[in-house]
Amino acid sequence: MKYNALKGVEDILPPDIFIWQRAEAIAKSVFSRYGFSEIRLPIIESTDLFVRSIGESTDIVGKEMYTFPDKAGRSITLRPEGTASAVRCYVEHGLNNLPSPQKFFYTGPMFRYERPQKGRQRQFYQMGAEVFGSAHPSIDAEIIVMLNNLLSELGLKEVKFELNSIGCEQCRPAYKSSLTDFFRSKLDQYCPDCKNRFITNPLRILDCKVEECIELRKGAPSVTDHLCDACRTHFDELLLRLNLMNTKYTLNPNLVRGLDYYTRTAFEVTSEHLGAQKAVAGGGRYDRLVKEFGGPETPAIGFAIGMERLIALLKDSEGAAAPAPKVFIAALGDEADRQASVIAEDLRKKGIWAELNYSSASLKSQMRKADRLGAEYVFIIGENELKDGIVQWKNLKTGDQGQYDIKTTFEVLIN
RNA sequence: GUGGGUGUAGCUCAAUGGUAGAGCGCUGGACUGUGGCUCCAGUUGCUGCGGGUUCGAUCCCCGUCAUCCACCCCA
Repeated sequence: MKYNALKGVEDILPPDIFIWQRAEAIAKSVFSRYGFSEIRLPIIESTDLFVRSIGESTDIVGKEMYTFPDKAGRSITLRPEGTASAVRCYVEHGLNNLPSPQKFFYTGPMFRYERPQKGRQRQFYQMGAEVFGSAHPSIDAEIIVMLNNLLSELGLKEVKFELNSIGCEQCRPAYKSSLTDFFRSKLDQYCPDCKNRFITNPLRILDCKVEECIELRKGAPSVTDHLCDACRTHFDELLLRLNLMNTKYTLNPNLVRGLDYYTRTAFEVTSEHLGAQKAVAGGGRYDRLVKEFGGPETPAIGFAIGMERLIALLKDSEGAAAPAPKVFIAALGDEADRQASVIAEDLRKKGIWAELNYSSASLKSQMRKADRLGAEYVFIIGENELKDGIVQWKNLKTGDQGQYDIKTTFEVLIN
């Protein structure tokens, strides 16, 4: 019986895994500089947690969740995103009692039951960051600047940082109704999807890709013109700070985020090199969610990076060099082979990556293997060397060759 | 859930209505103990699966599954 990985899930193996590891290491280093601590969150949660936070009307909740009953009949869901769990964790452990703001990051797989396509799979990895307990625009600015720095430290170029404010519970209802008034007059001329959006989430009509809809919605009221004073001030202060820190962004009044919990600041990082799913990271403020989850009134903001999409971009900008052994030990004959194991062990204890052939073979084929592994040095041990208590060494990059006392083999490697 | 493309060797892909080939890779050799370059030899297939048309299907038809891309939606 031959098994395949399930639809939309994939194995990550060398050489790609080296790009992942590098990206994760850089991200962790950046996060820690900004005072973010890692948290590890469960992959399963109560279904209700996601329904309440993400929103009943969203596609994620409506048709994309991996939901199943556990053995006691509780409804369990494989997390489709990380924020809901982070908020649950914050409230459950009373983290509001620690000095505000609290900053966290997390990484791990998310699950959405969707048709796979380029940049979209059913199990995908996100690296997310969340800040709880500050409504101040300086936090918005900081998290955006951090994301920017992270992406540029990773070596990402040609990404676009789009920014918008979608208002709060004060100003959004009024905006929404002036928007629906605008759409209603010509609703019959919009595409079927947009007619649907009119019911479920009229804001989404603003980023429909159909030509006719783009034409029809010209002159539609813009969120940024309908912000209440508090939201306006918040947004202006954010922009001011981004300018002060030389962070580039593009204002996009049509940027709406799909999840119900977002308020005020919304942003998205996109790339033209990704296919149709071009968002590599997205985030925003969610000032109501903590309270909704039974915590104290706690403003919050966060973002998530889609790791597969990020890696795809890193892959075409630069090939990560696969790590290679420092030394390959070629042995000729049984006794030499035993000695090779001993020497390899000795080197490894000193922190040096040493490889062996693990079976008798001609020197030629052992040399070839060393070369293909990318080893820097080959040590050669045959009967002559054993007799004289030495090893032959050869640097495969330079071709230099020499011999060393068998007891001090590592010395050649230290320089 | 909807639409389109593609399924042949480990990988990338050819081929013809008469039961398959190249390049890469891998193994070995050209030097009885020295890699890379070159040359030589060897190596792998139920041509996704099931059915139909046909004397005969890898090729044509139907179904199915897988995969890719796009829509929807999202990271």
